[in-house]
Amino acid sequence: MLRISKLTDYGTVLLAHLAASQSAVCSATEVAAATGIATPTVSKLLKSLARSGLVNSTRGSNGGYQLSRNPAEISATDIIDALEGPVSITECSASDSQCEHEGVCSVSGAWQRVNVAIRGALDSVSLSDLSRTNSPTPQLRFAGLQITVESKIK
Amino acid sequence: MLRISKLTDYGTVLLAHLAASQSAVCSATEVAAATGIATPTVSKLLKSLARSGLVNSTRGSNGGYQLSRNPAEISATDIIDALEGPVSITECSASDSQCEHEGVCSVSGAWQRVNVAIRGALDSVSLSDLSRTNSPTPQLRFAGLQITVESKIK
DNA sequence: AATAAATAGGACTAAAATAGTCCCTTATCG
DNA sequence: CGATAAGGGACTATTTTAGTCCTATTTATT
Repeated sequence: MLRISKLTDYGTVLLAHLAASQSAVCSATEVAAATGIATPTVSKLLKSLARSGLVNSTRGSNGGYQLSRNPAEISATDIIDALEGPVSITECSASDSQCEHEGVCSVSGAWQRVNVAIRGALDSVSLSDLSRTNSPTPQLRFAGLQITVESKIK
Repeated sequence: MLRISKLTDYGTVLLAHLAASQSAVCSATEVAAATGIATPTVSKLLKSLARSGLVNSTRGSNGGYQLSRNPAEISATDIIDALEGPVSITECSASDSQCEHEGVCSVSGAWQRVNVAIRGALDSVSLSDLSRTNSPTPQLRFAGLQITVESKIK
């Protein structure tokens, strides 16, 4: 658990494909064929990625999508934010939340800190890291602890 | 997004209450009254926490629940694992998953690394950190980046 | 021994989030 | 003008999450 949604996962695959296509314009149909994800789904995701500015779109015949910036400048946070809204580990860590328990709640502070820690981890991973199959394992230090980082996708 | 479930959130509040009760046995009813969470929900959560070994239960009259170990030795990962199963950021980073795209998938490796990074962040936060309202903000270093950590709960 | 206070386990329902499809509109190229 | 694409949104189905409730079992107390 504590998982990104399937669609976000797909989205990353789509972006990785666009990154690999070296700024050539790709249509949704093309991307669908290349990635094996159903066309309507790809279409939906690319529209949504376009709205949030991660990809640029060209309409009309010969149109399609391309990354709006360098893969190294697109972070995992950007992708998650674009497809599922801002990362926040609990309901009340979202900015618009109104928590009924806020008065009584003794644990809010720390979850917030955890949340930012996770954002930090996600910020430091870029689309180019995500696409590169054998990138070096990043090192994580949290509260003095030394952790080695690894990971797998659907 | 990228959020723990409400129930896990509640579970943390329950555990924090038990931690504050200094090893006294607390009944579900008592905990519900103290935390303001509905009794059936509290009951369900405590049962589940007992099954996963984070709390010990005593049946019969005067029975109830207490932490099975020191709050400093219960990590955020333990809590999440207990209430929503192992942390894994994507479906295929779960051990039992069989991903149809595995052959084609170019991004699996990095998500795995991100996943472990997040686990690391969660591992290093204990129940005592979560209960302490004003604990010092932990420092996170990830891939050379310096991050300050903050957070809020429902 | 009877009673009351608890947990154990699971069935069940309701609500919400997610995933996925489809249709119609708009823009652009040839 | 026709074909090809994206834009936008409605809609449905599925799955997950949240929450309640019932029955059985265990144990202390009187």
